[in-house]
Amino acid sequence: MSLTNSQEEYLKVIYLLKSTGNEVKVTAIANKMNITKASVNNGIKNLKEEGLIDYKPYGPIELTEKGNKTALKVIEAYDIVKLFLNDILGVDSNNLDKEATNIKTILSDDTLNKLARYTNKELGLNELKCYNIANEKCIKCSKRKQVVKD
Amino acid sequence: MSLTNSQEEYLKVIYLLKSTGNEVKVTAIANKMNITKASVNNGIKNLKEEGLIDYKPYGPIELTEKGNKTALKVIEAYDIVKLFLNDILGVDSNNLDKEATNIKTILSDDTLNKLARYTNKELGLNELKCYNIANEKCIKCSKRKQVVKD
DNA sequence: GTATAATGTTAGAATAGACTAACAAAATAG
DNA sequence: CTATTTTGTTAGTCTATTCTAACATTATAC
Repeated sequence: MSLTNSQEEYLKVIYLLKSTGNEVKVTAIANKMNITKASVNNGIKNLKEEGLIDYKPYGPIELTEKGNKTALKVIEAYDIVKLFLNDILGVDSNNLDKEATNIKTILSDDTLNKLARYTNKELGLNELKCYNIANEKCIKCSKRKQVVKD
Repeated sequence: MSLTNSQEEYLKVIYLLKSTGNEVKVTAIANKMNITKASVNNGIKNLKEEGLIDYKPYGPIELTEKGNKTALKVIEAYDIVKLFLNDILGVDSNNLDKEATNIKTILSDDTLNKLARYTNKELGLNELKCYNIANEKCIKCSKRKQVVKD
């Protein structure tokens, strides 16, 4: 049931590419993730088997409803961790993405929730999980996330 | 140069077993880590090649000076993350060890430092990285770490 | 509308880390 | 001191994920 970091990243990237309005193709995923097309081809096979994505050979890749929900959860988790690392700790931007990406996969739902509450409280945000969408704007107030400089 | 989570865990466990005063043997490591002796045998090979541990076939396993230093750094990193998860977030004890173990491997030295400073400040500790030793006592004041109950 | 370029797929290899099964060595019990 | 138990090792398998190289398909240029 639970996904590997690699699987989560495929979902995340597919969601993000889709949200630009274009068809999601193998090459675009490969470029975004800095891996080869062959790896993507292999990597997305099990996501299809799990019913998270759907595609025909040579065809565009689509998230299923289940895949879409899962992708949103992944992105939300990523954003919670990233918000903490960035806004609370002031983590260097060279490490930020990689660390948030890897940590989000590790955390249980419970810990993630505690981190979200804590971070929001510390930042004086009145909404839980405010910045949970790919575009870095708050889903409630549309305010763009403020980034702390080193 | 940088170690995998698995390698770090071997070092950590070897250090902890050693600190009980006994010789460190394959079976003890296997039991502690809940893996097979065969896996341990395989896993410690590269640590020897890296000059972190030393042993002869059928003999006890010793940390080299380099291995000892590295083990201490690993334990310190683990304790920093665990302290944050436990004392700041109040993470469930079922998740605590596993999450701290995995997160410590991911974090850069810089992020780890920021996390240590932040946690110590929040907890009103005047020392950086107070609980950095295997026995969960502060290296300066010998006070045992206080554990938050859920 | 065919040649070229771009894109997608397959096969096979590598790494890391675990496993089981079988065997070898050492320690212990009597 | 031999028999049994414990401990350690080896060989081979498995999974996940990446890679390269070769090939197949689709799209584009003219």
